[in-house]
Amino acid sequence: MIPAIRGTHDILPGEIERWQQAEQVVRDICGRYGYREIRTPVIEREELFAKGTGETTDIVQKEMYAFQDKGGERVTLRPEATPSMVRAFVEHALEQHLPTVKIFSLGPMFRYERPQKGRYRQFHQLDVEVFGVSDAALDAEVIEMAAALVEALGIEDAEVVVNSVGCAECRPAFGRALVTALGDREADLCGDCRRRAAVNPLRIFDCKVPSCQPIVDALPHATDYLCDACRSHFDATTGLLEALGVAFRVSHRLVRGLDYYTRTTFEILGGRLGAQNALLGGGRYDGLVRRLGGPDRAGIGFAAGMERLVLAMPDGSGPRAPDAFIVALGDAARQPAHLLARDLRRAALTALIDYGDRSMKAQLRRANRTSARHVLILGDDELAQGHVTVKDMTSGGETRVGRDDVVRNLAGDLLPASPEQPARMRRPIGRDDGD
RNA sequence: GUGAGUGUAGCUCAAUUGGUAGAGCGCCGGACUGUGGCUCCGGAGGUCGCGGGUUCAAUCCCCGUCACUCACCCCA
Repeated sequence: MIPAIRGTHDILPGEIERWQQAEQVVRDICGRYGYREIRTPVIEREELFAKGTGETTDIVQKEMYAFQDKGGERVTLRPEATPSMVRAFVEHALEQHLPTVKIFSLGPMFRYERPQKGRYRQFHQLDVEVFGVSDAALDAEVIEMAAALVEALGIEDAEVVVNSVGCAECRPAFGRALVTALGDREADLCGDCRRRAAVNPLRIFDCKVPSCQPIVDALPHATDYLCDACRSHFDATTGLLEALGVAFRVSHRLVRGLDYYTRTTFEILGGRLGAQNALLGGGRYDGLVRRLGGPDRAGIGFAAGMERLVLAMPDGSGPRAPDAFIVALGDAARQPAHLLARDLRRAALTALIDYGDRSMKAQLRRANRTSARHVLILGDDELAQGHVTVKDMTSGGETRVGRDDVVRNLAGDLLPASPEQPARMRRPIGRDDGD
C-alpha cells in the first residue's frame, strides 16, 4: 500500500456530508452579504507570499512548499489565500468590474508543519476579502458575518475576540513602549518570549508559559497607544458591533501572526478543538494591496479553517435514504429491474439496486442497510402478472402495483402534500432528516 | 524543528512473565428453496507498522526506522 502523505487526509463518505453542509452554509451566508466567489490557483510565484504574507513570518520562513519548476521559476503551493486574492484583485482590476469588491474563496492551503488536532499540511480555508473600503462599518459587518457563519453552522460555544493593533503611524510607538515597559524583566521571560521581544514584541502577548503571565499582564495595551484616527476607527467598529448585537470580547492579547494587519484584528475561538482553537481569524490590512504592486486600497478579511469548522459542527446526519431499493429475482427479472431503476431515477427518485445473482435475503439485507423506504420486488410472479411488489420497509407491509404505475405512485407518495413539506429529494444536499 | 504516547482482523480493542493470536461490531452464508431489521449457528478475513539484533524459538525483550495521535513553536 502506498499511504497518503503526512498531514494530508481523505474525506470519506460519512464525513463528506458535513463538508457539503458547511460549504453550502458558507456560500449561502457569503451570498447574503454580497460576496462573489472566486477561485485562484493553488500554485503561485514564491515572491507573492514572501512580499504578501511577510518575509519574517514563520509561514514564509519555514512552512512553504516551495520549489523550482521545470522552467526555472520559483513557485510555491499557497500557504494562505490573501496574497492570491490581492493579486487577482490587482491583476484583473476587479474594482472596475464589481460594484464593491467583496470576494470569497474556498480551497486547499499547504503548510509544512507537524500535524496535530485541527492542523494539517493540506487544509482548507474559506477566505473572505473586501478591497477599497476603509469605513469601520465594514469592519463590524465582516465580524458580524463571521459570527453569523459560525452560528449558522450550529457551533454554539464560540467566542468573538476583537482588538486593534494600530496603523503604520502608531504601531511602531507601541512596539517601543512594549520594549521599554519590559525593561529588565525581559530576562525573566521564557526563551521564546525573549526571541519575540527582539523580532516582534507584539507576539509576546501570545505566550502561554505560566511564568510569563505576570509580566505580560503588566504590559501596556495596544489600544492605549492608538493614534486619533485608529482610536475612532476602533470605537466605531466596536460601537457598531454592539448595535448589531454581536457578543464579543476586546482582548489586548489578540495579536495576529501575520505582518500585514492594521487596525482591527479579530478571531473566533471554538471549544473542543484542542490546542488549535481558532475557528477563524482576520483583520484589516490597509497597506497590503499597494505593497503587492496595486493601487493604494484598503483591505479587510478573514480566513476560516474548514477542518476546524467541520470539527466543531454538531453531529450531522448520514447519507440520504433511498426512495426505493429494487430486488430482482432470477435472470429474467434483471433487465426489467434495471429499466425500472432508470425510470425511477428519471423521475428524480433515488433508486438503488443490487448486483450479481444474490438471494432475496441478501438483497433485502442490503436494502435494509441503505435505509431504503421501499423495496420493489421483481420476480417471476411479478413478471408474469405485469406488476411490482412494493414493500414498505417501515411497516413491512406489501402492495402490488402495476408496472406502469410504479413510478407515478412512488413519486406521488414522496411529493409534497403541501408547500410547507418539501420532498426530501428536492433538497440540494442529500440528508436523512429522519422523519 | 522539539517532546510525549500509541501501532495486533475492515472498525474498537484483548492476550501471550518469549512457544507464530482472540473477542465484540461489521461482512458473507445458513436456520427461513421469494422476504430485511431480532435470535441462533457457521464461515471468510491477520506480513502482530517495517528493518535489524538477542534466542532453539520474538507479536512480546533490545536497537533503529516509519506512521499515527496529542502537545510545543506557529497558525485556520
